[in-house]
Amino acid sequence: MKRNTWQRNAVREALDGTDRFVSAQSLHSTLRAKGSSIGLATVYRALADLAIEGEADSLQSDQGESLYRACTRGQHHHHLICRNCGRAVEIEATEVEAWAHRVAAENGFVAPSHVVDVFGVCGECASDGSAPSLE
Amino acid sequence: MKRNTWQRNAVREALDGTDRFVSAQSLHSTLRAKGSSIGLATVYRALADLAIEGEADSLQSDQGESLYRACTRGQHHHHLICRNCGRAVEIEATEVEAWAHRVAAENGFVAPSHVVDVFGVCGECASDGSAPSLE
DNA sequence: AAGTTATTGATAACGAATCTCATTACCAGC
DNA sequence: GCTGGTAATGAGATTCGTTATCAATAACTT
Repeated sequence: MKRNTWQRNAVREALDGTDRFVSAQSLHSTLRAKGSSIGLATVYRALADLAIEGEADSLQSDQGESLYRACTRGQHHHHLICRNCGRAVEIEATEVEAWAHRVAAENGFVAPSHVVDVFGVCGECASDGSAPSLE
Repeated sequence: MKRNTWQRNAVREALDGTDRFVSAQSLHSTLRAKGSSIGLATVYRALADLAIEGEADSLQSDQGESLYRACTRGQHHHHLICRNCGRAVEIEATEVEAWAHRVAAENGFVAPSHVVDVFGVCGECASDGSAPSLE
């Protein structure tokens, strides 16, 4: 049975408090910096659980690091992510879904799924010349 | 200046000999199994170079492993990949390119790029109940 | 309150990828 | 064909993200 611990809540709240994709490591050090005594392994476990339960979205950075973000809507969606700061916007991709299914079927592939992410530099990062915090 | 070594050629030929996405590690052990004495680090270096030069495409597996495949066409394209065996088909995605650019612009993001991959189970893998070789 | 057992967290272990550096061998110029 | 310089190699060490281990803890049920 699933138990309700302050650690899991802390991770959930930390995720809910930002619109950015963050790594388990950075989330852990943020919490520790705030005085929490949460362990790194627990953060990894909590994030994995949240992702399974659909409360968090995850994607892989260019460097192969797993990044997580609070999932605000129930239905399937994709993201437009700032390469510089990690800020992300949830986006619809109805046309792309349809295209993916069609392409799979045309080539005799079954059980299609897809990875669709759009990256760019957000307006805020584009205007100031700040150093990359993500990457 | 760039030199032409039998090691680089071996990696290039091994990639050209398959239509599948393979990892550096598996490509290395394949070559070793054939009697080659090529080193693992060299395989990593050769694959990275091929990817930079546009002779190979790369993507990240679910497990964060980098996979490579010979690139047969010069222009930008995407892939339909078999989750089971790694076999891949190059696909056009003109509509997707346009969609990605539009979505980025609508949200004030500049310098857009995108990651678009379609996964599925190819006809061959769907018919026989073989164990997954990729994953 | 007591017992059960999921959860935690420090640390070890793992695996992919990169770095180090002495050795090798490609190749341009003679 | 030699030869010198220097890019490339490869065994092993190292880095770094992530997962496994396992004794201690704490969240639920009764």
